[in-house]
Amino acid sequence: MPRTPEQYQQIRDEKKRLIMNTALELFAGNGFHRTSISDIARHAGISKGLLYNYFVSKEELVVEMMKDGFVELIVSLDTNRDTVLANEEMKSFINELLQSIIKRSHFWRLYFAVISQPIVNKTAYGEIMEIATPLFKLLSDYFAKMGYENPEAESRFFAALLDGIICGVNWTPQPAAM
Amino acid sequence: MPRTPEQYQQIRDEKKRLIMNTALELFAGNGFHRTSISDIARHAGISKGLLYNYFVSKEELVVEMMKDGFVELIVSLDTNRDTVLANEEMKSFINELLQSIIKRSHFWRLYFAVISQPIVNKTAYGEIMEIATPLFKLLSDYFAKMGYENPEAESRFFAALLDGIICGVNWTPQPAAM
Amino acid sequence: MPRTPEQYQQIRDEKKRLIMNTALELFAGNGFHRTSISDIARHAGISKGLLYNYFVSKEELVVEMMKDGFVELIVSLDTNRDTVLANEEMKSFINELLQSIIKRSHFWRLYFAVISQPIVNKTAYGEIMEIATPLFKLLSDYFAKMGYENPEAESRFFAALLDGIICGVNWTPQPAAM
Amino acid sequence: MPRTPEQYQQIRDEKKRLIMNTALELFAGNGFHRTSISDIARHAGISKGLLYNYFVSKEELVVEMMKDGFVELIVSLDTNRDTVLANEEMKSFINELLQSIIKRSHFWRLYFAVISQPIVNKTAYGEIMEIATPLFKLLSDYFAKMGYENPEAESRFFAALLDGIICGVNWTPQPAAM
DNA sequence: GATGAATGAGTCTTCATTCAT
DNA sequence: CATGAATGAAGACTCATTCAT
Repeated sequence: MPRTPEQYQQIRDEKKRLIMNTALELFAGNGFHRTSISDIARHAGISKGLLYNYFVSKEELVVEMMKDGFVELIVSLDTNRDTVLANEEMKSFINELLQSIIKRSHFWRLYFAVISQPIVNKTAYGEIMEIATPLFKLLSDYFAKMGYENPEAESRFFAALLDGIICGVNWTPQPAAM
Repeated sequence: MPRTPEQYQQIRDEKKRLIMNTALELFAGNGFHRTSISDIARHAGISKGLLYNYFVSKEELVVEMMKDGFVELIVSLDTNRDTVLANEEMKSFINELLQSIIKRSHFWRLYFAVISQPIVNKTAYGEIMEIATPLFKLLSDYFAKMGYENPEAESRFFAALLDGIICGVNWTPQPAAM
Repeated sequence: MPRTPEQYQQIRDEKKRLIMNTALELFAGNGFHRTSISDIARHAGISKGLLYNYFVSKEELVVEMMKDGFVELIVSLDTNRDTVLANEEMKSFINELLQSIIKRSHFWRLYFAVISQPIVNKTAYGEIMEIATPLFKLLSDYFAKMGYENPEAESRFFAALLDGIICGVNWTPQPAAM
Repeated sequence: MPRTPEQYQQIRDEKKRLIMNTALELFAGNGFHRTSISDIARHAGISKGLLYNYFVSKEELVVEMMKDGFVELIVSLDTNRDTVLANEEMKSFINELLQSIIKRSHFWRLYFAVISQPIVNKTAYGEIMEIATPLFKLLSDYFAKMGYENPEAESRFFAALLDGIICGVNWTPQPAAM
């Protein structure tokens, strides 16, 4: 009498989340290339093989993590799902984004690693961008709607600010991992 | 007729520069971990062995590159070497910094890779920071001198801006390397 | 109403046959080593665990398949079970053999894989040969009985022919599997 | 003072041959899939890494081996390089082929493994066939030229014979490797 | 009987680094 | 100074097999 499909699904879901959380922490802390699959497995308390039962490759793992993170963010952002930011919503949008940046710093560190250095291949990169781009496009659209003379530049300026907030801390020296 | 010691030194210097330039290009384009010593040697038209004649390790190579880049920047920045930025100098400082960011984008990409993800070990990281920190401290000091209420926050804001300018382009999707 | 023991046995037999047929197709098509237990289970529509309920190992599976195939062949060949081929029987023997080669090409492909490349261990190989050898010995004996000067060579010549017929198609290029 | 290019080339040639010979013996004896790169390196007395200095993959290794073997055979066969077999040449052709089969049995065993079971991918298979096919086409052409009613069938018959000679020995049981 | 999550030994492959020449 | 053959440790990934349910 095997487990029911629901039981199996639950096991899978929990284990998948465990792996992703563990990987996120290690990737953010030690860097993608310096974190081996063995490291992740060890920290998650599972075997190497099992990880490949959930993710076909190290690359796919990071892609899943990115997708997952952005989906979660989008859910918390776009309140009325019309993919256009009302003036009113802009406040909560920015607030939410900053909250996310603060609370989910591991995720954002990894995100910047992914887009700064080619750690995944073109296809994987494309998959991630497919999720990330629409999000950031909301910003451009907002500035455009606001009637700024140069919405493109304006949104870049804003992005630069946010961007700088996230990785700007880097300008000041801090202890390196290892 | 054998070469003079000066000639030898010049040859060494040129070769060293060749290696560093080649490495910089490859690191920036393909990422530190995806660029092998063999790649660098091949692109530089030299043998792997010779590279180790100039740099004791891959890590030391990147440290040297960082040091070198910052020294060059500092020379072009701090005109009167008093390590304090006069109000007048601030303009040229920022201008110079932006010029550098534009013209030496490879260098800055690598710099951000180094400080975002732990690609070098603690000691190497420290060596780099020993050079980089004083530079960025100039900014804090300037804002402090300007009498801003919160110089620390102000300089962070400024750094965030610059930082965002450099890597901010990342927010918008772009073709990945490979 | 619980099933009778006979019904259970029948279910077992049918499932066993299903597995063997599936495995045969995959082994012949993709090669023994490139066919995983998972592949077989998936194609047969059962779980990996169940497969091990019927066969103790991948190796034993292939041995069973071979035994099974030869037993079936023998049944159709040696009409009067005297293990000696009458002149009359020789015709039908060869005919039957050729028919088998044509109709059960998967089986023969696997057989040749097994004897050409050591894909199973010594013991398993021995078990297979215990079944296969007597069959081919019938041929030698026949030629001996026929009074050929060199029955050994003669039967080898005959075997070479049959052998060549089976795998001879290989000489001409054909699309590789995958 | 490094070695001259000629010296390096000689080292490479000898080492490459050593690896190929070692690999041929092991592949023929233990099968392609049961022979690991480590096995080959150990038997050749070199490190695993060095093997990859000469062959980009296990697959490419076997492709090279096949190409090499056929080129060697072709050289010894087609005396006047007109790619057509005169009646006179046919004798020496067959003789040479049989000699090769006898003397280079390892090579032929591997060849049959390659064409019987999909051990290399489609591209690699194609590369091998590009070399092998013209050779066997000589036979078909010869039978066609001889005016046989059914040259295609005739050459197949001949091929079957040769084929059977090579792997026909398999019909009689023999000790398996391991 | 039946399931599929879990294991871990084994495989191919990469690459920084060394060293004889 | 210069070369590139050689090493070996480490990493990603596979898969036959086990076992709790």
